[in-house]
Amino acid sequence: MPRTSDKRERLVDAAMTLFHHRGFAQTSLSDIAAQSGVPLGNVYYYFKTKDDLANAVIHERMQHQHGIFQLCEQKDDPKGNLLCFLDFLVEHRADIAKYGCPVGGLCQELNKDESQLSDKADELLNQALKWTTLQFEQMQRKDAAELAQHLLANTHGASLLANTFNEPQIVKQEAEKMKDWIESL
Amino acid sequence: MPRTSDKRERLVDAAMTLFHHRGFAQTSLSDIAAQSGVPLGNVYYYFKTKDDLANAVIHERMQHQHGIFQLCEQKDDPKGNLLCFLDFLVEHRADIAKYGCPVGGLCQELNKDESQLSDKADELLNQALKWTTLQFEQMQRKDAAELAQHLLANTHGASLLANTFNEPQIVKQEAEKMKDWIESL
DNA sequence: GTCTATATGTTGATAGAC
DNA sequence: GTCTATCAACATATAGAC
Repeated sequence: MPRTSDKRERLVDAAMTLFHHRGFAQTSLSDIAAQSGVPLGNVYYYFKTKDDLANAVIHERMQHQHGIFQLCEQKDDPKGNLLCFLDFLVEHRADIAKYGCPVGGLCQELNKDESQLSDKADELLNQALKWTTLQFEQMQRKDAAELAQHLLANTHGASLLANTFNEPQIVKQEAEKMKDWIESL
Repeated sequence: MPRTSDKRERLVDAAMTLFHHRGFAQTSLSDIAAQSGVPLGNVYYYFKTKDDLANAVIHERMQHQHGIFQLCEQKDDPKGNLLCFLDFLVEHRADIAKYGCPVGGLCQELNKDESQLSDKADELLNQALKWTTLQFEQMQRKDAAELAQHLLANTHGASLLANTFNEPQIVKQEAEKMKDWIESL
């Protein structure tokens, strides 16, 4: 038997995708086991409960989102960083229209949960809010927190509309609006 | 036995509240039966399936939302109507922060559903989009649809942030921003 | 029309052989 | 570490007495 196995990674990857596409509550451990090629009973060797697996998914999404923000920081120009983030959303508009924003979706659903998962998911949106606020602060804006809140409100609302009406261009149109807004600051 | 009964109405009311607070998938027919004081087995006399009940809830939300928009039309001034709608959101900011936007929540969740419920829920957001577009059209704006989309994106995103961080003032702050924006048009 | 009892399926989770 | 078999709880939905 191998000392290391990629089963845990495969489980988290499958869960991340399925939670995004179908939602947390609507995804069974059986679905995740099948998608990742791990027998159902073996899932519990890696995760004691479904919530445990969800925590791992949220952690992985944190890492993933952190990587996205790092990619947007290459220029050390805060205004350019924000525009780069909006471009990233536009690039992924097809996915957003089809399945919604993975971060917004998790927060929306887990906010209704009474477990500790709710707070963990909140950290995802908080990470985004902090990064966005930092960019505005580096633009010498005293109202950085307010501006960041406005930007995130718009992008997440745009994702909901795009997903609901299945129209990717809504993400693009709203992103363009926010890019003009940022340029005008 | 009474020819008419309020059981059906009580079931829809209870389902509407529970779907909002806990979500559709996380609410069982047993929960709804208990909350409305109707025995579980009797639910199926009024609704053949859970999806049937969900359809009734969506229809009721359509009526409810229609009533809200009518209340905002009292002045026959389109700009005032839009400001009135934003004031309505601010008034309900505590509920939005606690349970999220009932319309946005339903759309978000049912968008991931493969049944016909998804399309029905979309009509809710579409009703809001149409009304908002009409107001901008009456303001002689050629880009009415675009402006309406921007307004709804912002309010729904603000609801998500307020719900996630449990901060009602986010709804208020963003609504004020959009009121200023509308005044400036 | 109303309600109790129950069928039927799926879920998260466990036991224990290998 | 891995996997099969299975449990117990809960879900939607039905049967049938009243």
